[in-house]
Amino acid sequence: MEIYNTFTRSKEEFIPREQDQVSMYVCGPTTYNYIHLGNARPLVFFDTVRRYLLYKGYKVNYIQNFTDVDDKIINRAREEKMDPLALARKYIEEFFADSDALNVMRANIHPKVSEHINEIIELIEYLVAQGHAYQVDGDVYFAVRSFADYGKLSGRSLEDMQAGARVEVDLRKKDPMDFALWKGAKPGEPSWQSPWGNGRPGWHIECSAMAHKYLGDGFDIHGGGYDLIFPHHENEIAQSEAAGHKPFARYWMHNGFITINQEKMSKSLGNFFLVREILDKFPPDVVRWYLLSTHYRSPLDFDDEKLAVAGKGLERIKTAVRLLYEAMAFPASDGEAKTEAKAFEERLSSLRNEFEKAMDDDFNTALATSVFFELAREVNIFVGSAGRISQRDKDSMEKAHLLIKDFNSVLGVLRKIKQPANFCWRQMVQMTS
RNA sequence: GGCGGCAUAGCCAAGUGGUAAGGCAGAGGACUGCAAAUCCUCCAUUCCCCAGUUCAAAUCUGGGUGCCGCCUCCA
Repeated sequence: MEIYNTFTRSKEEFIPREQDQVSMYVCGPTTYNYIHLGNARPLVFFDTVRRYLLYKGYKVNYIQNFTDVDDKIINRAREEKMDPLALARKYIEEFFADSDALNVMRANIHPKVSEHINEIIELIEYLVAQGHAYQVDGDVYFAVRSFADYGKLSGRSLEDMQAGARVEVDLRKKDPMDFALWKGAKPGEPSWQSPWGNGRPGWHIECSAMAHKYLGDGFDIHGGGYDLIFPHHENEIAQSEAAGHKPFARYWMHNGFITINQEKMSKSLGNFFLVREILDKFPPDVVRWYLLSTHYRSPLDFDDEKLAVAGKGLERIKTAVRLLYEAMAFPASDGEAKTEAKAFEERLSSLRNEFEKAMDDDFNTALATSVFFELAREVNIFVGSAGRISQRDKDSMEKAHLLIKDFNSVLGVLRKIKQPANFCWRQMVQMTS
């Protein structure tokens, strides 16, 4: 199995840290609003990665955090006259409502910043002690110059970044690129006691602290959107590796963006669609199928028509499954197997190979979905071919059924495959004639 | 200014050296009381343009053009 590693910018053979177990950390949302489609892509994609690893027989330890302490939460809470942590809790629940709808498995652990303040403080203290961080007033900054490898993930040097720096320079910092590990409390903000006075963690430090706590050093896969490569993941590496947790993560995976008219969907551009708005118009399995219909590193353009097309495609799969169920529900007759049975079964196993080959190649879900279409066609042909259905034919159908279930255990698009409730009389006649 | 990505049929989209998957739409046919569904056939001599490497390139190299992203919170 090969994974494209952002760190080396190439596909690499995937060799987990432990033979039978894979450790994954996927950056979760800052919970100050309902999630939008752009948030849903990594959710669904990395869920599919996890499902495929499970399919391959690995145990997967999957961690996804919630950033529940953050400027945006504080601002939003102020607007709504709510307690920031209560607001964050509310949107965590709403997050689960959406992700459950999209058939995303819950992480093994969903750590929250607010519940890991001690771990964060310990990590910062260590960085300060090692000379990688320094205190200014009530704040603590990471000294990027103290970490020689700074920029190694995003492929840029500190010098490159100086040139285009658009940030206003905080003169208290030793280097303009130094970033906050700890922010001194301002009135009315949630804060915790620390060696540097009351305050709260900066954005990046949480992932370093929580990933280390739950997965240890050198865990297997760290995932998130492309826009997290810099500065978020770059900073995570700096913090963790400067603290001796080296390497921090081994495979870095980043998904491409959802676009609207070819432009990035983002909160700052205001061109985003909430998952629940979309779910008002389209079934969740269609949204999931649509998200998986393009390779995860490519941009994926969104509009209603594209979802409608995805819906038609998924319908084709579902029809095949329904026809298979109907045939399997039909009483077996005595006699020989269909002459096609053997070829059908051979075809099934080659389709399984194709599916695995696609997924083994950096999780090529687009190719995998096309294999699902081919499976649908084979099923339709076999089920529709003339002749009685013998017990032997039913065995073949059971094999197809198993393959469908396996594909679906990875793609997660057939939440509930309809049983043959509205059994079609004509097909029954046709199949017996 | 620095760094990176993408460009494949009407649309979506796989495909990193061996002669263009799959889906949607469209055309014809089979089946069907009609329809739906399903099946069969057709639908890119060609992969943005130019040059080069090679027996062979959508795939590699160089040069263009166009679009997008990161460098600031963002999945």
